[in-house]
Amino acid sequence: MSAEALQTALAKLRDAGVRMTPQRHAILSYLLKTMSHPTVDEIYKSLEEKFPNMSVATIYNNLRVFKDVGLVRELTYGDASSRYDANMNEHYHAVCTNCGAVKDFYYPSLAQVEKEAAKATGFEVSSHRLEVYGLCEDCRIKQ
Amino acid sequence: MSAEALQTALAKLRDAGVRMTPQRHAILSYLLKTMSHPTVDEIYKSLEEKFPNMSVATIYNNLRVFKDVGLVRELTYGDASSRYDANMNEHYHAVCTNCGAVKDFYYPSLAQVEKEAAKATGFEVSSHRLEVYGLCEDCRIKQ
DNA sequence: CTACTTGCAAACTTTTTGCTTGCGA
DNA sequence: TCGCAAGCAAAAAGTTTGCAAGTAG
Repeated sequence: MSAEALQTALAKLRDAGVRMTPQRHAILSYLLKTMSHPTVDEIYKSLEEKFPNMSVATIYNNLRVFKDVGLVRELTYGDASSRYDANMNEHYHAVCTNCGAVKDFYYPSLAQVEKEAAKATGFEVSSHRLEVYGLCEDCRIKQ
Repeated sequence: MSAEALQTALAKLRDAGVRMTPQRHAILSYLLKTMSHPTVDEIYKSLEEKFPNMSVATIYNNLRVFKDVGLVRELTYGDASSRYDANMNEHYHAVCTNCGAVKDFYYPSLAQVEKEAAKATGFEVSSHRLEVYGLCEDCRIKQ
């Protein structure tokens, strides 16, 4: 499944006229492979063995490219750095308030919320974000 | 209502053993008065007439105090600075993707989501956050 | 009185930018 | 070849910290 997802993603980039490079390929495939919604720093550390000279700017640049093409979503949390999620199916996140881990979960779509919110606020609503916060299994055990 | 809310808040701070200062009072009452979920910079600009020497550090310090005592909530969004919300009733936010404005809306509690998420992820869930994104009325007209 | 607050500036973190060199198509 | 991409370092932007001086209780 991951292999197919990579092919689809590569096709999407090609169609958008985005040039492929080893670094770009590595970042993308790492994102698709992991389920951990890594930060820029985690990506950087994971790939520095293969690309000792790669700079963080390259990672940021590529993440923006992926975001523009619609291959990844940026998750932002107050204190910490952004995390990047290459799972583009509609889903939600459970965020650990202790260690920052992010885990996906699925739930029936909340389209009705968007409608209600639009009515209540006068906004033209186009998307929504739902997250639950708490302790992940690891942190629960350790505490 | 705002006046009572201020009294309640002051009492809460007193009970927590927090000393009152003119700056602290001004920041708190500004937060309770406004509905606009201001950023630190907005608070700073609003109060610089009354407190020409007040530094942003003072605002950050006080916001942390208020947060610790449970008087305000910090809202964080990727690109921009944090916003601070002194409405502690359970409610949700509509965020303008163009100008960053944040408007409250109410919706039946999503307690069920927390349960489902806990079951699906193994997290011990303690809270959730729901936001809708789109264009606010002003930005809709201008575009 | 004295511990908590303020004000100020410097430090820190994360992300962006400018510019030169390199490389994919 | 030609322009996009990478690497690097410096700059932004937001937030935090350390310390001296002031003040609430």
